[in-house]
Amino acid sequence: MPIMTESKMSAADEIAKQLTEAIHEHRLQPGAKLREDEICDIFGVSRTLVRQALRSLEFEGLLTIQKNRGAFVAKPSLTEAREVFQARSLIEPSIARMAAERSKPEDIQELEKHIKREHAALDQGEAGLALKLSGDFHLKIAEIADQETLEQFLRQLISRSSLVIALYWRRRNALCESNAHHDLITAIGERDADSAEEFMKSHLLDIYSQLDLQERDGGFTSLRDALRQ
Amino acid sequence: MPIMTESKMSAADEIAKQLTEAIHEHRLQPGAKLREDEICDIFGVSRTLVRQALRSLEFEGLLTIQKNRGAFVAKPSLTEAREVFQARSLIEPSIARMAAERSKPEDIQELEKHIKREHAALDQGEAGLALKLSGDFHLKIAEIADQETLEQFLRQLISRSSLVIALYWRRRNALCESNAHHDLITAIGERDADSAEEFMKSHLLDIYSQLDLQERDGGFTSLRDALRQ
DNA sequence: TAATCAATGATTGTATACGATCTGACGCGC
DNA sequence: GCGCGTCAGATCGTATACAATCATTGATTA
Repeated sequence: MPIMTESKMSAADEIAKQLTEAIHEHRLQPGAKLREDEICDIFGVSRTLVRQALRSLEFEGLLTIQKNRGAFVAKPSLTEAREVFQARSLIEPSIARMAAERSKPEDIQELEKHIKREHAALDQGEAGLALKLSGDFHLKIAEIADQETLEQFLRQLISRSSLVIALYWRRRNALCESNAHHDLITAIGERDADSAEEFMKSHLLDIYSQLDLQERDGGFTSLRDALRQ
Repeated sequence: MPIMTESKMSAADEIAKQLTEAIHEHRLQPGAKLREDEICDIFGVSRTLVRQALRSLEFEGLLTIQKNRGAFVAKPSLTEAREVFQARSLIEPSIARMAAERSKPEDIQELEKHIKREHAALDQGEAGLALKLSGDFHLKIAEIADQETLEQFLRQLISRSSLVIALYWRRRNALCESNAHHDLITAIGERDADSAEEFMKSHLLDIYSQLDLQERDGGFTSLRDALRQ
């Protein structure tokens, strides 16, 4: 999504937002096809706007658009999955550090309110929602760090992480049962930059280690995919 | 630009590419207005494609699109300028390290060929071209590091750097006369990861220090801009 | 004279229409 | 029965048309 400092979101951005949420919450699985006409009917707009929305999701890495074939929810490769988490491991600890240095009391309250919603979603078995909220938590930390540029990049990385988790998560239940987020809040609240950085680093490693990123034999779903390029 | 693994660039992407180049080479200054009809005439296509291209440049942070007013080459604020270089300082040293660890002899030849073109452009007084090539040099290192995700992000950062330099560079001549790029090639060629990381870090600091990022009194070009928001 | 308002032209936002390409099924020949 | 070519329907890419919004000019009035 572009940096929407002004000009209320246009209709296209609203569509993009809703599609993004659906993907984040795993209501749309990787590989799912998104037909333009169908989306037009759902939102009651013309293809012009739908196509804008789809293109913007392509930029965010959520969709793959194939010429004359249509838009599909992206299926990150093993390599891309690793890259996403390598990139997060590179920038998020620094973000956590900056957040700790700049946090205000009301920020901490926000974070705690957020973590409660996460737990509520988990308790009610809404795994998709919980996953999305978990991603939002990381973004909130970036907001506190007050680094819009990095925040925007992190948004993309978290989007893709959602796809990676949909594809490569070992145990679909047992999601984020750890109290990593709670530890992070504490460190940030106490303005303990070193701990915040360290907690974030280990939190990401923890998630990464729960992914099944082993090379698989011919994991191609179709000959077509196998021969692309 | 989306990751164009397949499907030859569409016409819209071609337009986006050319506009991007023009901005990178400072043929289009920050704040310049890009009227849709004008671009249509130049490229001989309909507004549909032009609008796609403009939107994609907006995502890359090169343009600002204001509802019902049009597209303008972005003018990064002081804050954004600082953020861009903070972000680069965060990721590029690591990228240089990875490039050093993975470089092959032919990569080094590529880099050296590239640096020659940079010097040639400088010698011929083509400052804009030299600047673009200088950005491409950093991207080539990311290619060698073989990290597509970070490379894509870096592409955006370098795009914005180009705008930052257009706005805040102290001395418009005397660009990159240092031999920082040469030092980087040497370190990467010798697979000396520590040095590569260190050279990149100081190279970025060097550029940053040549920017004039002091707070200025109302540098608004128009009353409208001053009152926005 | 300076300020305000109205109307007009310029420019963008959205929808629709048409042509191109792909997918899948059917039928023909081997 | 199997493979291949061909045709129809579906889907997408691009151009055009119309509606909405904005900016600027010129007239009107205090």
